Amino acid sequence: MIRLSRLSDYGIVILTRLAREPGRAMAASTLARATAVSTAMTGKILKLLVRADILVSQRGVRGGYALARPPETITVAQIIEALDGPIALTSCADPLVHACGIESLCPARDGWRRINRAIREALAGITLAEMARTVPDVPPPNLETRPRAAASEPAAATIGAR
Amino acid sequence: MIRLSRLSDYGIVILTRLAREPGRAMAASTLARATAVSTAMTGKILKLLVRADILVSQRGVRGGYALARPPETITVAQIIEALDGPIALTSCADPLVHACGIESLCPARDGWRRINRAIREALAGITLAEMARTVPDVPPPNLETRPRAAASEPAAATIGAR
DNA sequence: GGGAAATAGAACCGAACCGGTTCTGTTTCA
DNA sequence: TGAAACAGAACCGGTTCGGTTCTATTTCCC
Repeated sequence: MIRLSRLSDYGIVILTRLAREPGRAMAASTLARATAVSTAMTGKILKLLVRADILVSQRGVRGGYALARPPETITVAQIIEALDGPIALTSCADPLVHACGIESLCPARDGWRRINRAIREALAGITLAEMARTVPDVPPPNLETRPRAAASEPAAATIGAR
Repeated sequence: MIRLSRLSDYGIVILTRLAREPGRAMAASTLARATAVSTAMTGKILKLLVRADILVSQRGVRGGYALARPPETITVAQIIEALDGPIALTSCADPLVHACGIESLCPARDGWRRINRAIREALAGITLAEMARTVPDVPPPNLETRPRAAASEPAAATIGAR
C-alpha cells in the first residue's frame, strides 16, 4: 500500500490538536501528552514544522509552539511535504531528478506525472481546519490528563496491512 | 514523501507495455526485456497481477501473459492494490483494523478517512489506457531489442529524494 | 512420449530505511 | 543563575523491501 510515514501521521495528529485552539501556544511536552505521541517524537516533528514555517516557536521557560498561520491556509500537502519531503510517488516525474536513464523512452512517463499531480491535488485540497473541524461534537474529554495507559498504542496508529 | 513501492512502480510500466497491444500475449522474458526490469522481478509482478485478475496467463511452451480486460477498465488504483495491498495512508481509516486504541478520541479520525478517500479516488480515476495513451507519437524505437545497457538503470526508477 | 519452454509459488537473504532515542547546545524567564 | 523549554545533530536496532533462487507444474511440439 501507499503509506504515509509516521512522521506525517503523527504530525497531522499534533497539528490537528493545535488547530483546535489556533491562537494558543503549547509546549512540546503538553502536546505529547495530549496526543499520546512520545515526547521525543513530538519534539522532532515540531522542529520540522517550525522549519517549514507551519509552526512558530517560542524558546525559553514559558516557550511553546503555535500555528504560524490560520489553519484554513495550511493544507495536508504542505504538512506532508514539511515532514517527508516532496510528494511524488516516483521521481520519474520529478523534472529535477534524472534517475531513470531511459526517460525519453519510458512509456509511462506522462502517466506518472498525471498520477503524481492527482495525488498532490487531492492532498492540497484538504486543509488543517477541515481536519480539526471533523472532531465529534462531544468535546473530547480532557485529553491532557488522559491516563498514560492509552499511550501504549501510538496515536494515529499504523499503516496498511502488508 | 509518500512513496510507491517498486512493485507497483514496475508493475505499471509492465502493464503499460502490454496495454500498447491489448490483444497480444507476451512471455515474461519478453516483457522483461521490453521494460528493462529484471526477469525475476518481472515474473514476480506478473504472477501477482494474474492472481488479481488483471492479467491472464497461458502456461506451457507458447505461454505468456495478456491483459484480462480492456485497458480502459483497469485503473491505477486496482494495479496498486493488486501489488501492494489496500490503498490507505493510515489504517486509522480502515474500518476493519482497530489498531489505534484511542479511535473514538482521535481528533483526526474523520480527516484520515477523507484523505484516504481522496487518494483512492485520484488513483481510481486514471486508467491503464490513459497511461498507455500518453506515449509520445514517435513509435518507441523497438524496445524489444534495445541494448541491455539501458537496463542498468531500473525502468521507472526510484522514489522521492530523502 | 519425452523434453524444452514457460508459468506458479514459496522461501530466502542482504541492505536500506525508518521510527525512535539520546545527547549537547542555546534561549528565555523568574 | 538555574530551571524550563526549544534546536539540532548523531546514533542505533528492527522491519521491511527489493531482489534472487529453487522447485513444481503445465503445455506444446518433435
